[in-house]
Amino acid sequence: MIETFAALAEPNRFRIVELLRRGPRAVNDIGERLHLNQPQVSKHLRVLKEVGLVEVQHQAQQRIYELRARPLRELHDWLERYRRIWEERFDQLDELIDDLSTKEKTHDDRKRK
Amino acid sequence: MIETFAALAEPNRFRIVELLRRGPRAVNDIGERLHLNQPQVSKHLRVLKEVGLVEVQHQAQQRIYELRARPLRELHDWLERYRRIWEERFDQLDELIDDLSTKEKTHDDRKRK
DNA sequence: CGAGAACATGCCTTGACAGGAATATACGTA
DNA sequence: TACGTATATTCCTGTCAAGGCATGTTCTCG
Repeated sequence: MIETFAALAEPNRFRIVELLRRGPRAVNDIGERLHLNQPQVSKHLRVLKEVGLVEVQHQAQQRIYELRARPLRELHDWLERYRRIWEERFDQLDELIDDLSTKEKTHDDRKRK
Repeated sequence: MIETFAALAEPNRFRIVELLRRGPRAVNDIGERLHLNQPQVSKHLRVLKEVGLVEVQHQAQQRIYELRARPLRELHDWLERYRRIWEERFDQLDELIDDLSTKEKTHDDRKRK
């Protein structure tokens, strides 16, 4: 989980993932589209592969990289446990908080700041 | 988005978020439960706050930190765009890949570049 | 007003990691 | 087999961020 976050936290890696969402691509192809030089792409793909976000298939001298489901699904499952939180209407939540703080404050009214 | 990933990629920060899922907590409280010293907790909370993952409410000298919805919802929305991918049965996907590579290989009969 | 509690911030050191350049490796083909 | 293409790996360097420690700040209460 943390590994997945770390992998996606790097901007260029994130862009690669976004690109691969539209389908499998070869290394050079990725490099050209994202204006990255080849070694960088290979390195980033390595990291992505280590956390299972992509997988390779050899095709002649080319390596076709493709997104894989597992880490994304794990991410989704993890996020589900927070659904209760991220589904709240936030203005409503804001009110609640304001409520709480003012309530606390007026509750012990000794002197104003 | 990337900021959120970066924030969650740090192990102790991740633990803090997991803890806060069960409800708001004060700084010292968090430190004790996670065996972190106070400055660390404060620093991590700062990062989490900067990306909007938590919000504070003052309560006497205490600072109560609480998870917020927005980044989590953004994460969810982002992930939705990958649903097509992470919902696939993966053994099925494996077959597809094997299929493709052999197929490409057998009728790739072009001569020049 | 002074002290203590609960946090925040600053400085320093160290480790991890991204980028660049050069080089190594795998594969297909003439 | 030799060579070109596509990709991987290595080495180096600079940057940035986490941890530890010390100190600053805010708030409350006697």
